[in-house]
Amino acid sequence: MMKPAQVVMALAALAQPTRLAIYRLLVARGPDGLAAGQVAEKLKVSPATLSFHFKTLSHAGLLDSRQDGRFIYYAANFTVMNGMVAYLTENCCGGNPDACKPGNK
Amino acid sequence: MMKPAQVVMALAALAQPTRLAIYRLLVARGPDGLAAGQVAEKLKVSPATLSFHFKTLSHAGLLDSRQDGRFIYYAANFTVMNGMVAYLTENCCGGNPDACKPGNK
DNA sequence: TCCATTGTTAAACAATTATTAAAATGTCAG
DNA sequence: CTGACATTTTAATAATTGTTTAACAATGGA
Repeated sequence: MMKPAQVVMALAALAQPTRLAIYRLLVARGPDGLAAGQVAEKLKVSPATLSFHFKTLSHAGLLDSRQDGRFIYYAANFTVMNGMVAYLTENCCGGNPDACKPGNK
Repeated sequence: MMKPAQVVMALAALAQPTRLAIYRLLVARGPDGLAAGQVAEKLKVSPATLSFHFKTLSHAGLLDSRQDGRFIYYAANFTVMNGMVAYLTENCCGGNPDACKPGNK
């Protein structure tokens, strides 16, 4: 189970347009990830800004990174996001989760 | 489908300890919700601070409210959170979502 | 109507955050 | 070793955010 502070950190990391776009791009990419420069090119973000955001996302546990030569590959780590969602819906509706599912007004 | 700005707003609304606690309390409570004062008492938050956070959460679409006499009841609205989660996992792993599910390192 | 209760709003301040530019680190090819 | 490339770090600035206090509505019982 995640601690509240971890969940807040993950939510805060995603609550910024550039970082949300970075994360989504890497979610779509899957486990192989993308090099920092490829992300910068796709999203038109300056290297320094991107590095700052990578650090925020990594520190929140949302990204993994590995070095390959001169490149650093970043990939989404789904564990934290799954934990975040679980935390939010925990004990939903006092144990009667029907009311929380998609498809009810 | 939610727009990125809506998702960012919802994430930002939840990315704060007090608001996360408010939201979780109301998620657990379910559709009936709780009066503002009951939330204040449970979470030991001053009325003004609570009102500020209610506004942020409501503006993000995460809470519904209804007035009943002198009381205002707030309840979690699950539509936005479900949309938020859907947005985050959309096109996960390039259409091979096995890698995103809970239970993989 | 009067008054206590419930909740919101406004103003002010401290603290945090995003971005840029510049300098620094690390890595490989020749 | 040297030079070019990929990314990070630092420092500085502008903008946003959370909390408090005090004052302000709105509701309903006596």
